[in-house]
Amino acid sequence: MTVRTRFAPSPTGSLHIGGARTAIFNWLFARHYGGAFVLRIEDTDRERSTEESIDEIIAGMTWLGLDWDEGPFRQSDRLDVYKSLAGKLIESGDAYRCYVSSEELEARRKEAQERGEVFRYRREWAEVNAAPGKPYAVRLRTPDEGAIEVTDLLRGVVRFDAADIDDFVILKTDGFPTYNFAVVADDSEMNITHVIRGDDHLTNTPRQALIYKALSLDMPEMAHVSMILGPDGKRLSKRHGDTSVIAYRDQGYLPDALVNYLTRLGWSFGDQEIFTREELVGKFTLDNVGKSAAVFNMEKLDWLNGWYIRNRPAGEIAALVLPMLKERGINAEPGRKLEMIVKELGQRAKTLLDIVNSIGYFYADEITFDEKAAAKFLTPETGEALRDLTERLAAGEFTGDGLHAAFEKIMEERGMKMGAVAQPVRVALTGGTVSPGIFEVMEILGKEEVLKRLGRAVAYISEKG
RNA sequence: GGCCCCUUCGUCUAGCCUGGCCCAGGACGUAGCCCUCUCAAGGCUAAAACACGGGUUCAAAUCCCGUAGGGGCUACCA
Repeated sequence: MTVRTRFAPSPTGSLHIGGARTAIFNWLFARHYGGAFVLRIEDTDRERSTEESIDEIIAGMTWLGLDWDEGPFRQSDRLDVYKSLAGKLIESGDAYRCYVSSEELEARRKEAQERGEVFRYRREWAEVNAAPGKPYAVRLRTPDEGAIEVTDLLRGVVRFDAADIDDFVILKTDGFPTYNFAVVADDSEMNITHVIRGDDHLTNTPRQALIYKALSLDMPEMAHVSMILGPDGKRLSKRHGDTSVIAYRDQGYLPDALVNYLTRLGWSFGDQEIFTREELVGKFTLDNVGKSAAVFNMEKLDWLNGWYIRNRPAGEIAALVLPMLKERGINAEPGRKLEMIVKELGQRAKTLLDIVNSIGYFYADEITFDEKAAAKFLTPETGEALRDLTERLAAGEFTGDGLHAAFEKIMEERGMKMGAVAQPVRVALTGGTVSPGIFEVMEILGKEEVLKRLGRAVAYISEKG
């Protein structure tokens, strides 16, 4: 039997970090075994599901490069399936109509709580107020005693007491299925062989096992992966900042870096930290998935993302940076100059945004000097060296060797050290004290621009002095 | 409250199943040094963990029991 996995998000928000990791695990598992990966939208909560969320989830999946073989299916398109399945269960006596309204239940629940008792749904209430035409929910008739055993691929056999499980609702009053029911109906109909999902679903599994049994269906293999936590040890959520995958894209993270990072959160392969997509597919199995929760660590993601930026062809990074520059009104063009810049700035960046934010002086018509930098390095003494350099550069070849030779000459004649020459030049060319290597900067800027900027700095010094 | 899951450096983890090779390895971060025209990158070094308590055993991070802590579920949310 070929492997079939699925990712089944509910469209109540965009694709977030936790969901993405679940999607990645399912995708990797399917790809590793040459199986199929299905995308299914679980939009049975009419209150909270939105079209916008569906679009955002798909955008997130696409950006991460998690392609699906079937779907996206939508549960709201399949209501008749659930309805007829529920009808079958009513007929067989495995389920029954319940006329107790949710308001009524809520009141009883509250009452029980106030008395300090545990609330339990009573089967006898079902028929109370029953009347033809009155709305009803459908509940599964669950066993009152006995054990329900569930086998989890990561945790082994987990036992639950049937007495702890109420006759839960499978079909809501509005005709929509509940999560537990829809999941079973769909996973079985879509021939899902392996369900890989969050830990939070583990205690739902016995309920689903009951539904499988009532429907005489086999349960797929189950694997419950632990959750991702925020720095405070609580389940990762919006409280910890923007956790949507799209936000990471906009902040300049590379999809491969995010996928690499998220996969390593809960999965490992010896001491290896960096994996290509192909390696991930080749090496990913459930054997190496851990079972304890993991804290999302931004610093490590930053490091990984920086690594990816540094090790990707400059052309590729440039293509990603270009639209971000346009957005900010920086008039860059694709080509050698941009690639050289990206190669240098990428060396120092953790995100693409870092590159964008530090690229300004390469494209500015007129740079502004950082006050402190100018005060320290654009002085009458350095002014002479700058003027000297300007002349030499104007006269000589503007090549790597030529540039070095000009610097050497000045250092020699004036008894200056490299740093003493380079820093003023750096301020003159970039406006600040931090930049890529000075020769690289000059090469990127080009002879004309370098001479222009040096001239401006010299003029600035004499004006000031 | 009840039930379920989890517990190795601050964080991600290797090792645990198949006890000895582990006075616990790697990575991020942190600190120091090296390299160096600044900042990075890179190299080297350092500090840093088997939650706790009992057992079993010649020997336990590894097996067993208990405790504590954390997380989850307990909805006509998923």
